[in-house]
Amino acid sequence: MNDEREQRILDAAETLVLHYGYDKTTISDIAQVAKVAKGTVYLHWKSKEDLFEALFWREIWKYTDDMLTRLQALPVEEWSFISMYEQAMFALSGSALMQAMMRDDTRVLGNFMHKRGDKFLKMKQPMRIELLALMQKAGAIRQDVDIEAANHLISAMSYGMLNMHVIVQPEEAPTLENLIPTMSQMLQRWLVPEDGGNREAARQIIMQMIAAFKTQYQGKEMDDGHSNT
Amino acid sequence: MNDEREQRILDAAETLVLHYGYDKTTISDIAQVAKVAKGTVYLHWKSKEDLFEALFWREIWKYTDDMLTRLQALPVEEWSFISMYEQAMFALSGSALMQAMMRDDTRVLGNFMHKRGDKFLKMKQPMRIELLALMQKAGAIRQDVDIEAANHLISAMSYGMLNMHVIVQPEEAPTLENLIPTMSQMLQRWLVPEDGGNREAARQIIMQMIAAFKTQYQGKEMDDGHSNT
DNA sequence: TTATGACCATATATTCGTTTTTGGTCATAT
DNA sequence: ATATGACCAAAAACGAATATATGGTCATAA
Repeated sequence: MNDEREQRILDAAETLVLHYGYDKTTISDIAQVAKVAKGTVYLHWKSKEDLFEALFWREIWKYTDDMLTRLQALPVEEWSFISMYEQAMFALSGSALMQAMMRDDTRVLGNFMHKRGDKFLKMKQPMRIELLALMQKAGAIRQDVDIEAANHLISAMSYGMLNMHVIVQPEEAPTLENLIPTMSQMLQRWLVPEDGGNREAARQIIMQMIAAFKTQYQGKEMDDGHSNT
Repeated sequence: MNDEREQRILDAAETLVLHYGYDKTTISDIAQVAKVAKGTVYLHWKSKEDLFEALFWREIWKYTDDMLTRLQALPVEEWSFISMYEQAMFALSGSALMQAMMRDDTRVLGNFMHKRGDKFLKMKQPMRIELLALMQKAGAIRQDVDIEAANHLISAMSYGMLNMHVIVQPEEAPTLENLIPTMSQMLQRWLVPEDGGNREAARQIIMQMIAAFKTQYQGKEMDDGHSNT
């Protein structure tokens, strides 16, 4: 099967869904932008939903890959919950589609959420709270921080950062990327002990997390997004 | 004019609008709950919109009064940007209607926002950024904090806190009130210099702000919410 | 063998006439 | 003098008929 064409069709779908939303993006539109016949699209996926599910999974892997790449580009000595979260936000700031997914943007996602939305709910599962608890136990995060509430506050802030265009006038809304440095400063001051805490432990936790994820990653790469071939 | 009856009608309107939203709340419903005839409602206000505008202004004054009362119940030595913001959140946590307004809850506000929404936009105007700048200049807030970005992050977090039922499963969503202590801790660690900064200056700024607001408050109390009499 | 696009069934949108509801009015009862 | 609720015009909702658009199919061209 022609992988280049498949990516081209997915690229076209991405462009269109960001502009028109899922409900208003037709297979016909996608075929036109991708310069293939409409029937050709069905050589790759059995249905419109399958196509978009593939698109969203593709984006999730790209985002995750980007995040890991960014993190691993840092010196190991700089690894911490803060730097990890920071790099995740930088990766997120580079993907409009991922942002739309993260904020459940009904304008973009439309009816897809009703049909296949449950498949993506897990993405937002609070693995973070387990990570925070591990970090606190290991001494990388202050002992006097209520981990559950902190997790909620971080979620609240992320959600707000993803919706700045709603919170302030759209013309005045800061980009996600512009807020990241101050966000990192805030997390650092708030969560990290004054002496820096147990950085070595933090690094070990992150390393294990990355290793575990890579194991999972290798097993999953071939399964999602290809309904027929 | 019968003030007790007016308040009773406003109470009825508040109960109904929180449950059914502006669009589905009829004057007939309100009259029934308030135990008056429908025509009686028009003795107080010329139109449905006027009634709801009065209701929203009433709520704003109640919220503001509550916030000031809470703040002034603190020892003056405890006054700071943090404590002020904290008390504002406590006041907010006690008002479902105020929360709906702050998060532009379309389920509650419906068409009212199209008709009179611009009147309430000013409420959310960033007086906070001026206050933060004043506090930083006076030494009550760290010098290395980007005030503009900080303002946006605080807005983002507030917005997220007001929308926790969207961010996590509604059954698991924490109440606004439960998040306040951790939020205060975060703000304290992030913004306040380690030696506490210039607390006296912070107090003076807040005192002036309260005095200025009380002056304005006295002048406005009789004007808003009474379209006829 | 594979890409194509006309075709089809169904979903969605539009139109129109009818019915119901609602905000607001005011003659009347109290 | 004031509260009431029947009434009215207009808005909103409803349902049926009609028109259009879309996802998916497959005979055919390449």
